[in-house]
Amino acid sequence: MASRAAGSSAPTIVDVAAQAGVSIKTVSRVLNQEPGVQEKTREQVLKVVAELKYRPKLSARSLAGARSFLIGLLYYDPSAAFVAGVQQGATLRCREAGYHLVVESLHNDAPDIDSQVERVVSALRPDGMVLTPPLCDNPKVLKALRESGTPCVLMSPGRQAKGQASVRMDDVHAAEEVTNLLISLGHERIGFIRGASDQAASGLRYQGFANAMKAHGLGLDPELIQQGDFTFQSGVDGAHQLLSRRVRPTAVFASNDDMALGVLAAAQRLGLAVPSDLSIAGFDDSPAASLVWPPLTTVRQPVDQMARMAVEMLIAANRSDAQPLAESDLHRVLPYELLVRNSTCAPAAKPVTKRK
Amino acid sequence: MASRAAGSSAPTIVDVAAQAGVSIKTVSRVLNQEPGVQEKTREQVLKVVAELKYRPKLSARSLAGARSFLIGLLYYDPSAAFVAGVQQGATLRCREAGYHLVVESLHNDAPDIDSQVERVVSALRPDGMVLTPPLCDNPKVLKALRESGTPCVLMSPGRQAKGQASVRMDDVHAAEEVTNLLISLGHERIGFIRGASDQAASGLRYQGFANAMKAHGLGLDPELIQQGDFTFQSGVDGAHQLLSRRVRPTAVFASNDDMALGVLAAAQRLGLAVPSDLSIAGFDDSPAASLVWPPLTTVRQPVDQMARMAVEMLIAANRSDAQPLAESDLHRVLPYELLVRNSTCAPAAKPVTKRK
DNA sequence: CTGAAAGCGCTTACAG
DNA sequence: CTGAAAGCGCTTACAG
Repeated sequence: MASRAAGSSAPTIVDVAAQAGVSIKTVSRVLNQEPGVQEKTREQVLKVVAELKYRPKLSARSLAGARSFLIGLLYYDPSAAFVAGVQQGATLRCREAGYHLVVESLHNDAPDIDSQVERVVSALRPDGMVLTPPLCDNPKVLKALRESGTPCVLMSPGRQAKGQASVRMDDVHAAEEVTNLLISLGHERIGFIRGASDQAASGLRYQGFANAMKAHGLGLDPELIQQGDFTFQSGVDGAHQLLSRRVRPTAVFASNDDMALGVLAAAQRLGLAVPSDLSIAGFDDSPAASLVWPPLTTVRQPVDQMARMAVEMLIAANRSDAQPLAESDLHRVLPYELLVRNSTCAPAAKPVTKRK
Repeated sequence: MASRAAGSSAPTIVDVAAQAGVSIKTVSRVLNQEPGVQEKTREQVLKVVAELKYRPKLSARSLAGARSFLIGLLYYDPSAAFVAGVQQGATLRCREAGYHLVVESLHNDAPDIDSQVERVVSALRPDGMVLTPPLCDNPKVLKALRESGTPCVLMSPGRQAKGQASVRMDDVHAAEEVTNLLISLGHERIGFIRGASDQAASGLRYQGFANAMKAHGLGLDPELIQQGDFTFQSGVDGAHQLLSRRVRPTAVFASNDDMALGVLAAAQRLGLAVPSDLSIAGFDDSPAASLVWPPLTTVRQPVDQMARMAVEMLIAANRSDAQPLAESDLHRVLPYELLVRNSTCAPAAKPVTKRK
């Protein structure tokens, strides 16, 4: 591996000050966009900065000042796509603001997770932390962060704690819309597969489904509701249950795409044509959702926008003139997107009771 | 958002030294595991460190010393799964060694990508950088990094530059093994879909395919070789070409899973049963590969192990007593894993020429 | 509008 | 085996 650059080391604030004929304090003012610098002086400093390609060193700023210009992202990977999306939004927003994103992958069930968090925080002193599920619902993690005084924004947390900033999408409404779509296509017997019972989104999505069904006077047949756990296999299992009913559903709405793909696989093995014999809808817009035939009707979560918003909130709160946010501004809800693709259509025959 | 913790600030090295009745230099020695500290003194210091929950502040260590304890990860996201895998391996290894991972998502085609890199490096002064494709093959990125003197490890680079550390898997051999598997099942007419022509892996995988075919005296029929670009759609297109041949292949080997999924979708639309009418093999073990029916036979890249190794090399090179690596130790090749699943089987009939 | 001084919390030479 | 001093490169009060 190449050894470290030898020769003249990088320019410091002292070099810039000397070259520009001002004090280092003035250079600091210009760089931090503080008021009270004569326009002419400012320009002169900026010119020298450009000439020397001067870049302030983060460690020095961090040690001397109150900010580290570091935002932390804590995650425990359920879905690669989710993490990648979060990161995309977060790193871009960080760069725009001169911050940097430090990521740490933690195991949600680690017995010493609180000390792991504490360790990271006291070494890095990040200006804020973004937490993703399920870590954002882990009391030990939240406690460790609270004790360290690190500002946090939770992404799609289960419960919305008072005073705790969060960013989410409207799961209930999105699930309602998916259900409405199926109903509008003519489906009446709609199977539903719930997500993992310990995850907040599961309840919310079921709620949306139930709302829409009731609103159309369709009622909730317990026979058509299966408990899943967000895995492909639980989708397969749920589908086998639903499709063995005396009166089969003409559509199945799974609480996420992995389970919807399980339903699709099960239907194909049973020789059912999708969507003509069975419509299928998912949730998440996972990469695989568009890599199967037929591509899945699903809901796209604005994951990168949510992350961008989370970072935005942390940076804003970090400014010296920041005002504490009102409770109503602490919880942001971002718009989702309904993606209608080829896995859903009107039921082949009238949705009457018949056996195949 | 919660305000910063007030009250007594975190303990510093001075507090530990005072409490332990030694100088700060001794505390520093113990913490950095430097030699020349009496065992009794060491224990005493460690005891106080634990009592006070003292954690050295990264910015201070970084400013005073030669190391920043930061490793950078530069990526331009082609595949979420790849990035997630890299990160998993990298963050875990970093944590074990007391380092932290800073990630930056860059656009490979950005005209100012060199200055973006330069900016990140001069602010952070990371002790090393991990580069993933295609950034690891971007001359502007490599040049900026070289000029800054930042040690780099490239993951799966296209060309293996002399003196430039890299980590990869053996694409050629893996593709050979996949092809051998198909041949051993009885396939003779095997279609191949190449990856994007500007990516190094494409050529390597084709090479492996060609090697195996020739080794078995099967030759390379240009009619059975399609150019793809690693996208689902190019897999669909390639499949349509291959399956419209007068004499259809009985198996298709696609250079990655996304294309293999395209082949699967195309086959299903044409009414072909997979694998009995057509065997399909992919490459990458993408999440979707096991979320379809039938699940894909594919190759798992040891992405997280590769990232772990890359970080390992950077950390090792960063030690004060580090020796420059010999050329042969600069390039690591990690073992892959062949995953034989249900998308491949023996051809239904003898692989004779027939029309369906 | 501008600057001289002190200090952030460590590590690096250098002594003993 | 241990320590006193200097210094890393910035920002923070405080003056003028």
